[in-house]
Amino acid sequence: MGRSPCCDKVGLKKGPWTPEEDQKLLAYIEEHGHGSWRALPAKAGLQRCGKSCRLRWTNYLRPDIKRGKFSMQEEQTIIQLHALLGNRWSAIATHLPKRTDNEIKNYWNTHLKKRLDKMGIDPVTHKPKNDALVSTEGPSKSAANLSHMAQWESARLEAEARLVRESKLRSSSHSSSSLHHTLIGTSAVSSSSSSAPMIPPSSLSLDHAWNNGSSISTTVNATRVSDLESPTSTLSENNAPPINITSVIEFVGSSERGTVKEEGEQEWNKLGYHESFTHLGEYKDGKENSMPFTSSLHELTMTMATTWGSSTSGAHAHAHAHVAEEGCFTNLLLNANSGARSLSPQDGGESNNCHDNARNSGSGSSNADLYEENKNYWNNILNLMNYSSPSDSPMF
DNA sequence: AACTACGACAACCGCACAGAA
DNA sequence: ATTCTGTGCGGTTGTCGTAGT
Repeated sequence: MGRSPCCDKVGLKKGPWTPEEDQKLLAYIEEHGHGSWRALPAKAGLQRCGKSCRLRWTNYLRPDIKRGKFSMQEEQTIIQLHALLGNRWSAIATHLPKRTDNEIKNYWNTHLKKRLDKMGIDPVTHKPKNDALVSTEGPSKSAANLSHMAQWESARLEAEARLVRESKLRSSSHSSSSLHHTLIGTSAVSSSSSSAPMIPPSSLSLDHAWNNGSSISTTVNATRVSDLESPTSTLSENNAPPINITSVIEFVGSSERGTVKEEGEQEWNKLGYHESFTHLGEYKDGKENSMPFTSSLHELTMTMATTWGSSTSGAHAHAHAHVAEEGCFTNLLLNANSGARSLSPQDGGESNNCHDNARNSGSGSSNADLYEENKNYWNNILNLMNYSSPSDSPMF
């Protein structure tokens, strides 16, 4: 049908905004709110299209925007979330309060991407460029499974973002403090509008979660999920398992790498992102790696591949029940239903001892090591998504 | 001093989607 | 059911400042 332009382009100004224009826009929005963006320029006396005004406001003039250099924690957050979500800047931005998706995107393109590139890490796949150790199932499958996982997480993040927006609207007449609360309490569960009880901050780290699924399964129940109807319920659409992951996993915000160091590539290399590689003992100081080298992200992808693979092939509809029945999230993650890469003590055997699952994994100690590395890496990522305690978060 | 190349950031463009009419 | 509008989003381009020659 074709879409009419947002405004008549003739006679409208483009390009950089002048301070006068900014002032006009600010003054108008402060007094009237933005209302319809299309109508705003005329009312505010601006020779701009509504879309331009909206972008200027959301990316630059909004009072709750933090400008300036990105901290190392923020960089880590971006990189790790990018590993999970790809170029879903808005989703990433929901975990970086006061940063806009546009700013994050620009920062990625101009700084982080190049830096990873320099380090010999593919900024797209987050794997070392010369990583020859691809899975026996091939890179495409691992990528597909990572993608699937990312989709799931992305859906969650989008739901959270929606919540934040709704909360903003709701609280526009109240103090802005509630926004912060909602923003940090990103889980749908923690939404003040939800009748579901909030999961209390706890010492249950992913380590714990990984190793003690039984406690996790208790947070999943039909009542809670139904309480969450919107927006998180979108997760149950399409290929995503009908699990509210934010209800399933509790994260703790403590971080041993909380020490803020002077910015710089070398320091940066030693932390977070790099950490997950150095644990494997081969990647040092960001220099060209000389193999054997394996990305823990990649390995986890492979570990999860079987789980997600089975999930996506129909079993995912029952993933919820699966967790509850087996009472061990580790099983969900590590129990490879397809024999070749089974990590269970005995193939097909059910074990409630999740440590055993790792220790006795089919390939011997190397798998256990990888298991640990995977945990570390994903703890890093998942810590960033911690909603329970903003003050504990390394970046907030 | 003039010119060029490059990096950083702001802004634009076009598509997609949801919701209203 | 269809059309239209508003908005979100990701990719791309434009502009400006600065370092290098």
